[in-house]
Amino acid sequence: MATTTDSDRRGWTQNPDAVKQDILTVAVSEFAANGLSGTRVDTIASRTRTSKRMIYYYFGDKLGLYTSALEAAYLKVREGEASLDLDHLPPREGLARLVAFTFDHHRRNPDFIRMVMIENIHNAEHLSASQVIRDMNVAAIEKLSSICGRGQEQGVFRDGIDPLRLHWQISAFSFFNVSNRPTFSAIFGTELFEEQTQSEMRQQIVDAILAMVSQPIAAS
Amino acid sequence: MATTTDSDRRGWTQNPDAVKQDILTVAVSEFAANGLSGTRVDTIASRTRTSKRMIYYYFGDKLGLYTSALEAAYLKVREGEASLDLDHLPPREGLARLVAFTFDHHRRNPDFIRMVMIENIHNAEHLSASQVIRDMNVAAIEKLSSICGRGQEQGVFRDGIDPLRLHWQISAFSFFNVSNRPTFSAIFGTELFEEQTQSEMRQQIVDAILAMVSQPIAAS
DNA sequence: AAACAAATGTTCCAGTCAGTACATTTCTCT
DNA sequence: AGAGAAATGTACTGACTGGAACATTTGTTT
Repeated sequence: MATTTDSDRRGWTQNPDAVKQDILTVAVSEFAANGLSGTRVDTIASRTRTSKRMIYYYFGDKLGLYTSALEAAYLKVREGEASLDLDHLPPREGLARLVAFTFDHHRRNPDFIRMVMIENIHNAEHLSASQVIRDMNVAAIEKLSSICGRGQEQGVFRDGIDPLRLHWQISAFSFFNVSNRPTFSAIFGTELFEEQTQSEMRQQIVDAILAMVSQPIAAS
Repeated sequence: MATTTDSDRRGWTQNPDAVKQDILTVAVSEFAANGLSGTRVDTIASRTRTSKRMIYYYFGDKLGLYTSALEAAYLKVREGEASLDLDHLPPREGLARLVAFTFDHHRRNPDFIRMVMIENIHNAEHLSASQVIRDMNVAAIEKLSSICGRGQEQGVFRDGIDPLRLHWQISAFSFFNVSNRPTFSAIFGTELFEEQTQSEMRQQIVDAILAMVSQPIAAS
């Protein structure tokens, strides 16, 4: 009964969800690697256990697939963030933990970063169409807001911190570190991206962010 | 003698350099807008005062044109930076000026930013091939090195500052601010990018960078 | 002025690729 | 069991697009 010569084609079993997931996984990887117009539907299909036919069956057209891939990439990353529970930590440590985590998490998810880069090249027009993604992100900021609130209550953070700006700053470092690594290495060499250096930079960034939210030292 | 009906075609005057420049300007704009594979050579040609024929004549193929466009984009931006003379300022002010300038300069040159984003998507493989670009950038860091050196001599900066890391940090803020604006606005709205807010953020970044290079306050 | 080189105009093609047509198989419901 | 729906296989096409072929004009040099 297991005499399938080469591919398990005859008398196959259907599994629509697995097929969709298979396509999506490959799609994220391909779109992240080659961009929207650089990606070939045929290439995606060939890396799949299914066929081009099914891509069009489930996702309509290339853009539909791209949009779904974008959502899948966001979903995966935001899920990873959800595991982080900071409410039991004092504000400064919580924030430090969050920044360090974000830095590492971005490094671990280069495909996500690349999808966002590509979306930015396209002026976020596909992302704008996705309510799902907006919701996820707004939720992501609430974690930060909560820390800020507690920090201000306890007087360890200065007043007037805007969680959105803080998020922007944390993202700037963490994102740029991955997104611009190729050009940066090409120009200045790879030292900045060696494990040891990255680790130091992460600490530097944590410190910088903490300094920004701290009560200002009396000006000199 | 000026009876050209519609286009000045008959008895035209040659001007190779102008033609090349014309093509390059359009090419930067198109590649920045659409990426490498998203850009159509025919579209570039149509926006030019010349023809597709000349693109291939001068630049060989699409990749050759892209590489030249990339160099042109870098050249233009680095030229803009060259106008900045900071040697007559005390280190802290010089650095503050440099950071603020970089922030603004990136905002003024979105096409350059987009070209770099695109290069990063392509893992900087075309940039790596261009010695010209490497040279320009290494030169750009020397300005920063000089400020750091003076600051450390005078004791207003802490020891062990790495100009490259500093450059990385300044770039991270300034670059991200432009590169990720579309997705950021799409998700969180446009408040961060209004003139007033941008101005405040620039100041915040200047302060953050200055804090990073300053003599550490005795730890609490 | 003639001969050669540089620059440009016009037209077409061959490969690529998103998307479709048509046929078949598996699943579900009664 | 059988009928309708869902899922999948196979082969094809029409438009797009990078690039080339071929012809002509302008500039330069002696």
